[in-house]
Amino acid sequence: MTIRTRFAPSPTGYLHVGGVRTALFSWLYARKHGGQFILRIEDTDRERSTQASVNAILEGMAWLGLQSDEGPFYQTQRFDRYHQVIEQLLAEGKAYYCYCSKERLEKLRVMQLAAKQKPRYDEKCRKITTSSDVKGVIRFKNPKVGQVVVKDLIKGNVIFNNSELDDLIIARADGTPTYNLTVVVDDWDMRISHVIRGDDHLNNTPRQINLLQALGAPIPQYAHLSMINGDDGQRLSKRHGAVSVMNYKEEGYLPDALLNYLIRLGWSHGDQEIFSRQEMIDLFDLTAIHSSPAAFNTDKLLWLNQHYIKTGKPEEIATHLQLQADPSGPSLAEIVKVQAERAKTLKELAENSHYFFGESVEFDNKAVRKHLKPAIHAPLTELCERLAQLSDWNAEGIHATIHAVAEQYDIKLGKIAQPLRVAVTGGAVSPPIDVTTYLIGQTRTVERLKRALALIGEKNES
RNA sequence: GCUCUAUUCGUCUAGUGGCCUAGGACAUCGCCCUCUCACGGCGGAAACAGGGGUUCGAGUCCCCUAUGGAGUACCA
Repeated sequence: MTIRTRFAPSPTGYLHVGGVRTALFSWLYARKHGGQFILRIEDTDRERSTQASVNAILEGMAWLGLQSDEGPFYQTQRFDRYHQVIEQLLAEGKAYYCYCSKERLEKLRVMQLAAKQKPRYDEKCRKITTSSDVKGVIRFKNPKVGQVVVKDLIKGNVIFNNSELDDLIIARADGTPTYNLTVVVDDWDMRISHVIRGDDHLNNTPRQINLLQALGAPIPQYAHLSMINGDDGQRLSKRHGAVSVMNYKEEGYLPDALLNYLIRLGWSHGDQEIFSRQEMIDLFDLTAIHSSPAAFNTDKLLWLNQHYIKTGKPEEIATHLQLQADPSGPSLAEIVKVQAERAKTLKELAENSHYFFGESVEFDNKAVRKHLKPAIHAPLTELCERLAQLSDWNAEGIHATIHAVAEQYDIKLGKIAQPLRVAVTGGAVSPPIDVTTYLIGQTRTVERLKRALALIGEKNES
């Protein structure tokens, strides 16, 4: 049997991390077994579906590199097929028109709730012989007795009594089909072998199985993933920061880091934390998935992100960097190389690297006050002159020069390195000073040193 | 309310009846390295939700309670 999985989001909002995780697991399962991964947009709710959301989903999937083998399919383009199935159900007496008003249904619901019962349709219209020219919804005749066993690959056997289920609506009064009908038809038509989705759908599964059986369609395998909660254990929402995957891109996360983080949420392979894409594909297994919900922890994501920034090819990482390079300055790859270990995100890396470019630096007052004191004026002047005359501009030469000046004035390395750092970067933090100075370049270094010296001079006079 | 589902350090998890004095990772704390910030190295603190069973033996199996999550729509 060929493995066919699908990711079927409804375009009513952005693609969020929970959705990405189900997409990842489905994608992985198909890849691992040499099967197909299908993308299907469930847009039957025309009121709430938007093109912007469709774009966000497509964009997110592309950014993460979760390519589909088939699709995207749009349910709104398959209405003819759904109507055909609904007609068949009607003709076979497996579905019926219902003319109950929303008011009556609401009243019924309130009464049942008051009687501490589960709200459900009372089948009033089930026996009425109908004519399709009166406007009404169409309901599926759910079996009244027996039980449905959902053989879930993650949760195990989950048993539902048919007496708990009611006759669900498969077509609205305006004739459009509803979710439970469309998924069933699509999963059948698209020959989906494994339905991997969030466990918010677990309760729908027995209804879908009944529908599938009424249609004589095969029952796919099911795997329901637990939900992802926020840091506080509560349901993930806007409160928890980034909700859309594209926010993660903007915040400077690498796709591989996000995916690696997500795969370890509810799934594990012993104590292994780092997984390359190929390892994910090779080692992934539905049976190793945890059935309990997990809390999203940004700190760990940050750690993984830095890991990927540090270990990735600098040239590759540089392509994700949003920083304006200057032809007269170092390459972005060189900057990634020296900054990787002091940045958890690409955004942070870029923000801390402006001093490698441009004509002037922005001085951090606190750093200036602490390190650019009158006493350092003489050594720094000496250093400036020597650096200006350095014929071979490289880190080693710069390093030796700084040491020589420190020795000459009998001061500790830090006493000269920090003032130099503030002079060339504007602040007290940067990669090793020799490397930093090297990358900034001789001309700029000397210019900036002169300006810093002038600054000390002014302070001296005032 | 009802139905379904879950519960190991703060967080993600290992664990499938004796290997558990419960392991790893993130975060946290201390020390080392050091020109800054980091990275890195070493070390510490930190958990089987509670109660009953079953068993020679339970984190692991069963039941109850508590707590969390999901569903209960002419949403998906």
